[in-house]
Formats: sequence, structure tokens, C-alpha cells
Amino acid sequence: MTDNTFKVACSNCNLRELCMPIGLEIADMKKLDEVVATRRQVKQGQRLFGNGDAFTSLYAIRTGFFKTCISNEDGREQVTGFQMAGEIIGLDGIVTDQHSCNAVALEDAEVCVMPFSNVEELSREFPVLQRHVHKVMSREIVRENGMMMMLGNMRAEERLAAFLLNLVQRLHARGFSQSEMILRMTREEIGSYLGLKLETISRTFSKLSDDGIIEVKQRYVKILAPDELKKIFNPQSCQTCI
Amino acid sequence: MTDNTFKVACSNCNLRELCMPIGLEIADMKKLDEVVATRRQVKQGQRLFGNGDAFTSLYAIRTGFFKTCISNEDGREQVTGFQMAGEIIGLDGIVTDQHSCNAVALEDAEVCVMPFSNVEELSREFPVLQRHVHKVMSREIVRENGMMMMLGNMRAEERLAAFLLNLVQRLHARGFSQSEMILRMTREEIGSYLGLKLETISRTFSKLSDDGIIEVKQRYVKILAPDELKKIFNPQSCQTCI
DNA sequence: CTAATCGTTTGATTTATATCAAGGACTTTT
DNA sequence: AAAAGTCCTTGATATAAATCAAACGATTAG
Repeated sequence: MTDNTFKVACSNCNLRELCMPIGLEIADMKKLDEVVATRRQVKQGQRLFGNGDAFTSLYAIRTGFFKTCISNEDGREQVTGFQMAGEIIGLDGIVTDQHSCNAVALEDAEVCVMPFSNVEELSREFPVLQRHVHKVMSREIVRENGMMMMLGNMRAEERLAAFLLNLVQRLHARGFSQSEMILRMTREEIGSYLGLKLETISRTFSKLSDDGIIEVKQRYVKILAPDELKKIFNPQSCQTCI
Repeated sequence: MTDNTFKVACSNCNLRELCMPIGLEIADMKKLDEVVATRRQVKQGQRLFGNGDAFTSLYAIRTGFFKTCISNEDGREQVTGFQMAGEIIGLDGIVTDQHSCNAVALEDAEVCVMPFSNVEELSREFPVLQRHVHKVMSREIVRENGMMMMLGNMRAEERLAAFLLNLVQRLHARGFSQSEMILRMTREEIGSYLGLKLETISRTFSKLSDDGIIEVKQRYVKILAPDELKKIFNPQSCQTCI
């Protein structure tokens, strides 16, 4: 623990704008450092937690990239999300005190372990943290509402367009390019997330590439015509089109 | 307000086991009555709240039946849930202080209005309420994870079987039959929720009926062979099958 | 350096569900 | 009681995506 004392401090973490409430006083920030107990490394392919595991903590991703997925009794798997630095995972465990999904690192990762008892205790003391926790959970609910719209109503091309736009936007918010990215997941994982088969993902990538909208080379994707992509996702909302 | 004072009290509401934390002291229960400000009637077809409305309150359903839905810019609608007595709606509004979905009464309804500031204030005072709020939100996240599995991986018959089993189970928990029910929603609304067209819902009802698994007469549905229905939803988990 | 493995692409074919269309059943209005 | 409207059912056909199959490319192991 001693050698972690310096490292495990939200107050001097460069991701605090993503994980933590904004506009905190320095003094309050120092007190909120207590929310994080330790850090934990997760190697690529390893689970941070799995279905059935006792729920004790939420996790804030410091580095790396995760997928969360659930699997049926008959083996079918559904990826329910992809998470990157600054995002919180583990919320599924609160309701039953057991996790109901698996969180798997898609690249070597480090997370801040936030024992949920700490979160709740500090939330009672700091209304701004309380509100923040509520917003994080509400955001996840709204995201999943949007996924239901995707899965229930959209065609393959629309789903993939939405997926790429969302991913690049989140990466851009973290200081990366707004047009280029390296995918951390396989075609099969994208397909699972979008309710499609890997062949359909591959074909749809090829189609978007043939249309000159994106450039794809394996895991590398460059968005050449962002407005075209937005038009596919949502014909109405594109400003640059007639 | 005066004539509401008696009525608006969780401590003598017969739904409190559904809405409220369990195992409360009488004294605490009385204090938690403050979470509900007023009640509100919603006529069939009316909105309790809509996309873009300012978020102020959560709502606990006292009587009646709701759907929540989101709609695309290009008019496509996705039903994101059906809610009945004792369930909480409005959580989508927390993250942006605006609602992102519409909540529509499918039959005349009454809700308890819980200003979110009251919820947060009392949550800081009563850890048991705080935990309860967290569980309600987590439950919604887990439910939507399950919906993603349905929409991404399951066939029409499996989706409808899961839908019927879920509905009858929730009704049974409220003291209704565990085999019969009157649907409050149209085929089109079921279809929207399950990512299918109304004709497919109708055909699948007919198929299940022909197979002797359910009896359907318009909105009336009786489950004749619950184990068969479970087997369709999930072949592995059915205990009574080989 | 070669073999093996894993992930990806592409083609041919199948299939589940959507779409189009018509009629039927129940409910509400006149 | 007739008319109109809504919701539901069923049939015929179309279609998007799944499935089956093969080959290719990139990475890892021997």
C-alpha cells in the first residue's frame, strides 16, 4: 500500500475530468482520493471480473481497453459494451451483489479499484460525488436505450456507421485523432456488439471502403468522409447535406 | 396539498415492498414519506414526460401501465420498456437534466412524484435508501443488458417467449395469475420492443397457439405449457426437460 | 525459415423476417 | 343498427443478413 499512496490519487490523475465530478475544490478533491483503494493491472485477455463474481467495487479504467459481455446458458455471447480510459465498469453488480457480466481486457490495462462502500460513504458526504455517480449510471441507461434502437431498428450499415462515429468521438475526447483509429476488437466482437455476424461486419467495412467513406486496413480505420458516415447513421441530422 | 397529506405516504402504501427499501424501522419509514411530493394522474395515451422535457423527478407507478420509447430523427420508434405498479421511471433524465425518452400511459395511471432533489437529500441521510436507489438503477442496466442479448442473438419465437414469461412473472409478483394476463400493449408495441414487426408478432403468437403452448384471444393470453415456453426461451435451463 | 494458428475477406446459397396486400374482428361513433 | 376506425390475422413475395465454404494475410510457434 505505501508505495501506492502517491500513485493512487485522483487529485493528480490526468483522467480526473473523465472519472470525477468537475469543479471540485482542491480540499474536496483530496478527500475524494479515498474513493480509490488500489490499482490493478489486467493483462490482455484476462478478466477484471466475471459473471457470478461477488460485487465489491466499481472500476475506473486508467489505461487499456475492455469489453463487457454476457453469455447465455446455451453459449451465445453478447458483447454489451466497449470501455476505454476514464470510463467506469462494474455497475451491473450492484443490484444482486454479484456481477452479471464479464469484463475482459482487450489490451493490457490498469484500473482504479473503487470499493463500492467507499463510493457510497463519500457520496453521502459530498453531494457533488453523489450526483456524479447517479449521472454515470443514468448515462449507461441512456446508452443502452440507444443500443436497443440500433439493434431493433437499424440496418447493418447504419449500425457500423454509428459504432465507428461513437468510437472515434470518444477517442477524440481523449486526445486522439478525430479521423483515425486502431480497433482493439475483432470483427466477431464488433458483430456481437452490433447484433451481426463477423462476415457481415467485414462486408460492411468493404462496402464503406469501396464507397470511399472510410479506409480500412485490418484494425486500422480512417474516416475519409465523416459527413457521409453521419448521413448513413442518420440521414436527417446531417447539416452539410441538402 | 392538505387533502393529499394522508394519501401521499409510502409508510401506508401497499406497494412499498416494491418501491421502497425493505426492513425499514417505522420511524425511518415515516421520514422517507417525504421523498414523495405529490401524486399525478395520467390518462391513457397521455405522456408523463417526453423527450427534451426538463428532468425534475422520478416517478413510482402506483396504478396503471406505461411504455417508454425513444424516437429517431427519421421517425423510427423504439419501445425501450413496459412498466407496471411499483416500478420507477425517469432515470434516463438524470445524466443531462433532460428526459431522453417518452413515458406514455397505456391505461389510466397514477404515479407518485419523487422530486430528485428529495431523493438525493434523503439518500445522504439514509444509507438504506441510497443503496436502494443504486439497486434500482443497476437493475435497469442489467435488464437492458438482457435486452441486448435478446435483440442481438435471439429468434422471434425466443424473444416472444421471454417477453411473455417476464411479463407474467412480474404480474404474478403483484398478486395476479401466474398463467393468464391481459396485454396492455398492441402487437406493434410488442414488436417495437422486441425488434420485430407486428406481423411477425402476430404470426409467432399463432405459432405458439397452434403448438398448444399458449392460448391467445386478442389481448388475452394464457400460458398453457410454461415449461415448453421456458424451453423455447432457453433450452438448457428447463428443469423438467431431459 | 516454415508451419501453424487466428483473424479476415469474399463468394454462393439459404433462411428468417420484412414487406406488401387483403380481409376479419372488435370498438367506437353516428 | 350501420359506418368508421383501430387492431389483428394470414397469405404471397422480397430482401437483408446468416450460413456454408474456401482462400488469404498476419502473427506466433517451432
